[in-house]
Amino acid sequence: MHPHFETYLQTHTTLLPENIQRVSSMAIRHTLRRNEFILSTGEICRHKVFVISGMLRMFSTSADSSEHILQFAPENGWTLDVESYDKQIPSLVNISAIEPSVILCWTKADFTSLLSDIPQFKSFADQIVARNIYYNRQRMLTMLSATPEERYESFVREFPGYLLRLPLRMIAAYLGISIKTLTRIRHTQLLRS
Amino acid sequence: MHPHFETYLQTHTTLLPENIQRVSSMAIRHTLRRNEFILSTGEICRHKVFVISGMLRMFSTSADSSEHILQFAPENGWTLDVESYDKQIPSLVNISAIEPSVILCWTKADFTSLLSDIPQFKSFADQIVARNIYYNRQRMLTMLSATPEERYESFVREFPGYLLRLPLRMIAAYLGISIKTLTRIRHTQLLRS
DNA sequence: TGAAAGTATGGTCAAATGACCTCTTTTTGA
DNA sequence: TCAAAAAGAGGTCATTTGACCATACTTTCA
Repeated sequence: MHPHFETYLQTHTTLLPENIQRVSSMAIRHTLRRNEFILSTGEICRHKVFVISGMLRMFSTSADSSEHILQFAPENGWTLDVESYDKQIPSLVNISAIEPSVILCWTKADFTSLLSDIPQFKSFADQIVARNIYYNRQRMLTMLSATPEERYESFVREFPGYLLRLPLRMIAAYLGISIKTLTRIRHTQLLRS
Repeated sequence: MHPHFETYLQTHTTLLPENIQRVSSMAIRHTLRRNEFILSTGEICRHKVFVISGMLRMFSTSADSSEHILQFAPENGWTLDVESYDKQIPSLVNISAIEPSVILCWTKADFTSLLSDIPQFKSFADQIVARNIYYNRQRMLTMLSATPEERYESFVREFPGYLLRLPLRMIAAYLGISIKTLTRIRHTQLLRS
């Protein structure tokens, strides 16, 4: 049904082929243009989303129209506003495509039944949630303790490929610094090397 | 066994009395002095911890010996280094008592068996995890988008009682600002009022 | 109870940061 | 393909922030 996703499940889980088929068969495929939104502030998040190709971002916009990025979701990543999805309340964030992307969507009803019917799939989902918790705690610690330059360096170390894919202003919006500061950091690093 | 905790479970869950007893009976009670550690960097986190009274904090210490606070755990709160606990690997953080405190501890083996034997307890635990995820996402958004003054104000709004219980330097260590900046903010707010 | 540790505040100064601006280059999409 | 939009870089300046210091006050605990 969705061969890329089925391969992903084969390599990342020990699900039986029939269960892989079942999960895959309930997904709806969408193609997104650059800058296309799949969730806007005020809407309710109704799907779990898997990224087959491309890149999405979750972000919020301040009163002064500056953007703040909570998450990048590249190929083989998952994304959703979990609070809006869980409680079915209006979302405070946006999710949109940075690159032309292909995604799979499951409705909450479908995904919930998959989780309860397939315990191994549930535990795989729990693993992904756990990884997110670990990652976000580390990110918070970095925000608390590291300088903008250290944050940038750790970002580059952690996501080497993103540097070529993302506009710098989005990296700045993820690190919580101004584009000016990021430019300065990169400038001084160039001089040093 | 631990009446305060049993009351907590009665009011926050729909567990049967026999299950409340079972959960409670597996807890080990500890009394902590001010500044006493229950987890230090490099140790493995072996317990889930419920705070009966007092206040704990989870924090890390930088090379320059400055502290950065990830979480406050007041009475009726839970705390542990979830990554160290899940994987049984050395922790990167410390957990210690800010005030003289009384806590309950469950070993991982005991807690795991409670979760798998009592589905309602598992779903209660999931709720607490979910609340933490929501809260931490909001905190990250605040770190990205708000000024130190706005962060302080939202902290006071969110945890009005903490202002009287916590030294200001810990509030600064939680907000990611210097104590000097926090003092300045408070000073200008005094002048305004 | 009294010495020691911890805490809050404020002065001063240097450094870091962001806002606003322009200019050039690159990318996008009709 | 080409006009329009977006992106990156950098200059300037005002503001914010932190480091370091000293002082006064409070809390702790032996």
